[in-house]
Amino acid sequence: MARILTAVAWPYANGPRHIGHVSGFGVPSDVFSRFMRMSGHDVLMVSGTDEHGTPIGVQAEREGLTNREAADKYNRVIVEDLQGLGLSYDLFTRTTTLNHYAVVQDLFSALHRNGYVVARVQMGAISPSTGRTLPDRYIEGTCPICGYGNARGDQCDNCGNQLDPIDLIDPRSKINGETPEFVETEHFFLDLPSLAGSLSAWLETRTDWRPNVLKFSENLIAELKPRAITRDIDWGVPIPLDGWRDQPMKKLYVWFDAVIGYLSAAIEWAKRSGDPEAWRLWWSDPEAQSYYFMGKDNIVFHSVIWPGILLGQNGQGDHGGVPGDLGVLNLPSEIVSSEFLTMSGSKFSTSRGQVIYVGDFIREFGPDALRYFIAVAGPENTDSDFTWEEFVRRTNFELANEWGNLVNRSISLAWKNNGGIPEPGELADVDRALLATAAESYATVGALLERSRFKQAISEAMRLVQSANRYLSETEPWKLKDDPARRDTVLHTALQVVSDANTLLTPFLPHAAQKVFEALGGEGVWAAQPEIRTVSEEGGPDYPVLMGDYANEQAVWASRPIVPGTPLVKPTPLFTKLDEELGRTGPDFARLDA
RNA sequence: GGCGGGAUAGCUCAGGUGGUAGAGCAAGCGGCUCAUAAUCGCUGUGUCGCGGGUUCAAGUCCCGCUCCCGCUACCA
Repeated sequence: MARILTAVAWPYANGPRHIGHVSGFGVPSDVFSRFMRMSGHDVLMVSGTDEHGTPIGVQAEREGLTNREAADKYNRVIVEDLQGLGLSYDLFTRTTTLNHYAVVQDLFSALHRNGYVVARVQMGAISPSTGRTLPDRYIEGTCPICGYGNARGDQCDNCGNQLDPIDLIDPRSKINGETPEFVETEHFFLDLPSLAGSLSAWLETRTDWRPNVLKFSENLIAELKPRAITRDIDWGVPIPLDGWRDQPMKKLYVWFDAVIGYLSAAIEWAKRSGDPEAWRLWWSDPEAQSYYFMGKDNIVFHSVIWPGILLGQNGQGDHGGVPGDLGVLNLPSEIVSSEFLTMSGSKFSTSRGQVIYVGDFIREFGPDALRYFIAVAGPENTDSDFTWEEFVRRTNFELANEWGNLVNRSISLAWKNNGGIPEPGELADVDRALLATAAESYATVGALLERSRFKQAISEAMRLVQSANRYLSETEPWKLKDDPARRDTVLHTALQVVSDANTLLTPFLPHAAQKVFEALGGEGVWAAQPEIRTVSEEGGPDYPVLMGDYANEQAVWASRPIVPGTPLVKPTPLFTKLDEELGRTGPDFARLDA
């Protein structure tokens, strides 16, 4: 048994999340965690909503809300979406908790004490009316190179050159149109160059990482520069230093606080679990493994910057130092990054309405159809495309026909002939062969899941489903009226393999797996689901979190012998088939341009 | 510009450490009828982006080129 931290990227709470988001961090991390739990490992899966920063404020203003109200609103929407998808977080929290603030300040203080945080004056754009930092991407103006009128502050979309916003002609704020002011402002910087040496040395030990992640990270380290970790903004974690703490317009930069969430969420989980020190089992024990799941745009934060922060707080960079109050903390073991999901060939775009929200999707089609699609056709190694036509095909032909119908036909036969799970007689070669295939699948599929090869893993599991369908065609139990002993053996074998296939599919399709488990006469929780619980902190408001009692689920990554005599009832279809018209038109909430 | 990824049957894609190209879908034929008109079997097709090179042998390694995509850090 091993301890495994599943650290899942934190969705940003400035709106509902679309299926591209959950295809990157959500479904893969859950499949992985469920598999690891079933294999007997001690998994801690944490995440939360990322709620600070300028875009929250922009969204809040658009809706006439305060920052806090906007964060509350989208935190809840996202919590409900992820719960609906069945993502089995041990804790899904948020960055606006007192606990998170305390942990972030703790790490900042340790970095500061050890000399990895330095103050510097820089030239930055601020909004004159609010005094807030105006990020480059919220500034537009005329490109000084090509004269294009709508160049962004960081890059000109017309000539492609990278720009400095201060060079723009007639710069203006995209938020409210005012002219940004460029002022000297003092900020803290994370001294990444002084951590580059230890980062390099550490990366050299990551030999099993995907070459592209490793290469990408090594290249970044070669040209690391100090990176700002504070901003002129009133919405964020206060800087825990005298002279800074009380400045209303100085806060820690959102990326810095968000990435610390993996740690703060583990600590919050420990408090809520009743043993406040329990988080150390995943963070302080060098034997514990940590797997970080994210989209490819986030690799740099997890392979370089977050490890840099940890090394600095551990006192393991060029400046040395001593570990912070939390002690020496583990660096990431694995980075599991996904590529991007596109929608009918284009990028998802909220502003152009080219988007499919998770909530809409699962209300209409249920969680497992989406989970299946993402697992089997998601952007695992390369960008992949979502089309309604492909979704309908996968759902109808693969989920409903191959798997759902296998369950249905097997249980139907046994129910009609025996009213329950039949007693097997002597096995024939064909029976043994199928059972052997099923038995071998645990190792095959498991090895793939351990390496986060989800596509291949679910394809292998579905191969067993196909074998079972073939087996029924070959043995034709419906023709064995005159040989009930043989028929019972065949049906028993078929049901056993249905049970095995269901176990193999449980990490991918936990909701359907629970139904199949029950249809085979099982009682109680097979695959546990996350619950929304309302919690609070001393001195703080109530907020919703996702938690779950996963230790009590019965699902185990091993063949579970079915029990002859267990009564069965007439089965109902496992998956509803979709109207093929849907493939051409899309659903009402995401019509293909009609 | 820099870095990275992709380019394989009509379509969607697999093809760690080199050895005469695979799967699913779509199409055709046949079997079966237990099951959500479900299922099972059989039948094709490929200059593996282009041009060189290494090798007995390259989709698989090296060099160059073309096209597509992503990242490029003060975005979250």
